[in-house]
Amino acid sequence: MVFKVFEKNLRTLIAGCVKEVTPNIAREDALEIGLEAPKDKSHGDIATNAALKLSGRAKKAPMEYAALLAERINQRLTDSRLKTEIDRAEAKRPGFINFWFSERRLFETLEDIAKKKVRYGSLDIGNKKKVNIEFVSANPTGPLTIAHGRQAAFGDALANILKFAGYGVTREYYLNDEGNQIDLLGRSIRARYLELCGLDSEFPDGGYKGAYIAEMAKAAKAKYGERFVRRESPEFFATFGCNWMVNDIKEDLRNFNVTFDVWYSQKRLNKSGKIKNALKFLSRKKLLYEKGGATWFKSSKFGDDKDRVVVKSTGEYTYLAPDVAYHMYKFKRGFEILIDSWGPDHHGYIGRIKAAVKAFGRKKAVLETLIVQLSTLYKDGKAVQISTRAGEFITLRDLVKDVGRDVARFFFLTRKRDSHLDFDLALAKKHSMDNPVYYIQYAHARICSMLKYSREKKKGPVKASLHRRHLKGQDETDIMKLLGRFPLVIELCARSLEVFPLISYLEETASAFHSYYDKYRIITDDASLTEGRLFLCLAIRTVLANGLRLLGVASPKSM
RNA sequence: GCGCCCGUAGCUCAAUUGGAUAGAGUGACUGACUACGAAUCAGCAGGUUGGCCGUUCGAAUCGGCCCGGGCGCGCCA
Repeated sequence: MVFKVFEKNLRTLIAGCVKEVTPNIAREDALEIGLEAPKDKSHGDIATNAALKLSGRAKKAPMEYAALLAERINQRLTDSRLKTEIDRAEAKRPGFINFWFSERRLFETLEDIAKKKVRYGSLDIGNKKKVNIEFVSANPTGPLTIAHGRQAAFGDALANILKFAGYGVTREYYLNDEGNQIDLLGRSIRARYLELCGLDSEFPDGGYKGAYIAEMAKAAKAKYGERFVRRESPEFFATFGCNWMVNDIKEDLRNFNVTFDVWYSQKRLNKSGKIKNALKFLSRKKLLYEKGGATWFKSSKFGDDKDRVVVKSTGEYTYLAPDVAYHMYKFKRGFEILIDSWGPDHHGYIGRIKAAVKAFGRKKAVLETLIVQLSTLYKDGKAVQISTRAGEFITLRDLVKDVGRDVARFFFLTRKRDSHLDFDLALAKKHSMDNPVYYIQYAHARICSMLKYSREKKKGPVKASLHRRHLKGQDETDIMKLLGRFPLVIELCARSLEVFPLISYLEETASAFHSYYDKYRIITDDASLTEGRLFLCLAIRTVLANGLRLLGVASPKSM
């Protein structure tokens, strides 16, 4: 990356100067210094804490050492290849050395954006490493709720970002299509089905009570009549219900602009013998033992609190068994990095699954378990209680119908994944015009609108070009620096596996545009001035569009 | 009891992962449409970062102990 090379050169330059000024400090140590973009504009465009870090070993006061270093850096800068990128260095209390970008470098950012367009901001830090990101993975026993909505919005956006950062990303949904919950689903539907046929039925203990169960029963009756009345047919209803729900979930996700590359069925995993094989593997490594009729996995040997049961005394697998197999085969499928995005109810589960992955003994295996917190829906100022089994929840479908896909997706991403999200429905609807997503989209639409206006006025294609003399003002310079930060924001998101930094960045960029637009008239009779300012605005539009695309939110030309 | 997350402006949240004077949105207040979209902009106000020690050039961030809140701790999934 351009920036990476720049950063490396800068480090080398600083390290060289450190060595010259203080020969007792090794080059390698001097390379370990920090580089960062200061918050305060008056502190330059990039800063290093080198003097602060090394002043102790230089046996000088931090500020004094910083001044000494800055002086040397300025001398060396003239014959460095960085001289076209950096104007000057300056020491500032308590001992930072600040650098100012050259004009030329800033204009290069604009040219870069114009050239790369939809690719601007993309990186190669992923080295095409294969990443598997598993998210949502809701049990097909009920419709997707708003909690799943947040999972979906987050996972999908993160996957977009990782791909943009150069990783080879596969989105995966683990389909829990067998086991107790699916059986219960089948029995719940069957009970409703029998009721429809005018027969007595006992609703299963803890069964699913939502209206969708009755709906499925009705559909089953419409399609198959009463032929399943006599036979004990839980399997039929389990399969019927599961297929129905999977289709339902897929449709909801499609409407939410989320698609998965792989739907991994637990039933298939089981049938293929992979669970058995995984257990055999652990057994061979002497990591399994019998106790009380059950089979235990020595997860405590790999950092878990205690050992875990993988096969119950009844002979059935616990949830952990297929999951161990599943993760093992994800690695076998060639993924180097696995990301599991889970709800907070899986918190206690992290230890055992990480233990399992360690037990595989793959050195390069990386498992990241991300907990995406719940969203509480507030309706009329009160939290809506959620219980899938009791049939009390707000579905993702209803939410999207209510506030729209873009607002819903964006809203879910406005908090860090760890933070609890309060989703006030009434407020989201009532103030939908004040929603930050509109703020960003509006900036994009405004730029599109300007282009249209200019096209109509000129009765011809719009020219936008880099007229440097018109883009030298402080406001333009600030915007260019902001746009130049976009790739770094992507990098930050990719490294921290967060989406949130991108949201704040886009808000900041939209704000910068709105401000600029209000302060200056873009389209005037001065042709070159107009072209220059349009060039800048187009660059802003590109960045906004790229950012919104990664979030899975539309960038409308008009609103 | 053990483990994890959290506590920042009236409210909801940030803070480039240890940086410089802790920032946005929202609410309140003041102002800006006969020119490119007012879904906007400009301004004003708001703080002992729950508390106390410690680590160091430097702490909202790291460590320890309290206070307060949330979640998880099954041969459930």
